[in-house]
Amino acid sequence: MIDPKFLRENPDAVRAGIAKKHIKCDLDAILALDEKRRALISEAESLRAKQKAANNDMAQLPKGSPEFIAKVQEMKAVSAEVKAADAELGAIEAEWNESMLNIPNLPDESVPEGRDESENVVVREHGEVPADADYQKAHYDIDWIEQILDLRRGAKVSGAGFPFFVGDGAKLARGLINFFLNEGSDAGFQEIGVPFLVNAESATATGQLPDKEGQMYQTVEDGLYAIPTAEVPLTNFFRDEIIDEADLPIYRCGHSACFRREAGSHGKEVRGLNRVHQFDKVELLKWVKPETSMDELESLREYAESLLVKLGLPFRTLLMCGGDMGFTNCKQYDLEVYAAGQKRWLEVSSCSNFGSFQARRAKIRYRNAETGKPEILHTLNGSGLAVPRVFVAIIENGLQEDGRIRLPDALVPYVGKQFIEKL
RNA sequence: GGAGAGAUGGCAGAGUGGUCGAAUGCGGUGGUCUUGAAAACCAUUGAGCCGAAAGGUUCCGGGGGUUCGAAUCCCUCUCUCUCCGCCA
Repeated sequence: MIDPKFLRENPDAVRAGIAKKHIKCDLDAILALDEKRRALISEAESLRAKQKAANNDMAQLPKGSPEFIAKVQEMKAVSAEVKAADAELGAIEAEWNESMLNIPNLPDESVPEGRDESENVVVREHGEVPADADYQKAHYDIDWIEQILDLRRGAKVSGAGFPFFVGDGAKLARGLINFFLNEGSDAGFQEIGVPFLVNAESATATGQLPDKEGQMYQTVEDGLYAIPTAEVPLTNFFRDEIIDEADLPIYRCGHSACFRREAGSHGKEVRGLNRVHQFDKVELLKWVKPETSMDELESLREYAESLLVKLGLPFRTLLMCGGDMGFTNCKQYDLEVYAAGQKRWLEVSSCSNFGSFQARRAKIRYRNAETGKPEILHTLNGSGLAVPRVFVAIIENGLQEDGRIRLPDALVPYVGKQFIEKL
């Protein structure tokens, strides 16, 4: 949620920010609602002040006295007015609140203009894109792929997009999770095990609701949401809390399965492991002081990049343009790894600064040591990294002329071998 | 799943219809004293919203109700604890 005061005082700046993101949003209606809301608050509060004053007087009157009885009669009318005012205010406030939740975060000045992905800016390229060769194959075209990755049976058991990892494939997937978690810990991100189901409050705080309603799986009996990313439980860890300034910044990481309905996604870009309904990911989280968040975003991006460097995978980093970035962030980098078989770039990490947007929704504050007052902090997160597409890149880039798949050296201790080959 | 108990400020813990945002203790902060520290003593110490400010108002797990008035009474939900059952 953006700062309501900022909106009130700088509606044009907000309008410009929303336009940069190419999102439609009726600000005038929200501003009118806000004005009405504030007028109603004053009205309701002065009525209540009257009631309270009368209440104090009555406390001193003898219970059955004529003055007391007269006062009760008089206050009955005020009581009715207070109830009416509260009801009206409650309705307006709910409407205003819902509208506020539908205003996206505003992009930072440094975010490039642009409508869609074609206007993202490549800010870094690393590693050699492998030269074309006859033996290169998309992972789903390798004839023995079912030995390590069984999509067919996944579809039977759960549905399309729920892969089975088998044998060395399972070891590689788990090896990646362990590699990412260990690297995260070494880099100062405290490891956290997270719940995979969350309640609506949590999903709202991080911005999945109401924006992405329908993209999450939901349980029937309890109305819980299957998390689309560990970002949700990790960020909500400190919901409604005030953190000591001395404890900032806080760095954490956590692995989870991520569940995404991907309603509306079809076509060849979703083949194989490219886009699935359930996948593993290690997520990185930062809680920081506002003035440091842009620097923290750069170091977060550099850390995520360092994982791909260690895995020896060619990648590029994109600074997302206004129109292609998420609803909740003010600046976002995407890391894309090159998959030699499909000859295309696959997004394996998204590193975002949310500014105060999530923290305001989640009421995560820190106590300013100088003023002693609570202030909204800033949150950031980034994938470090998503497993399946890294898995794809390792398979496709590691596939050799002899048909064996050479694993990155960094993973050999995790998988226990250098090559995966047809049995 | 069944039975019972409970949920109050950073923590502990009073308050069971009316000047209660809430006693008291601990903790925190500032001060006095001291060469310094400790102890003792004094003061201070929750959050949100509206307001330029003065000030006002809300919040005693969440929601609803009764009442002129609710931390206090009623309903409901959630969570915690104890016991029983079941179970990875």
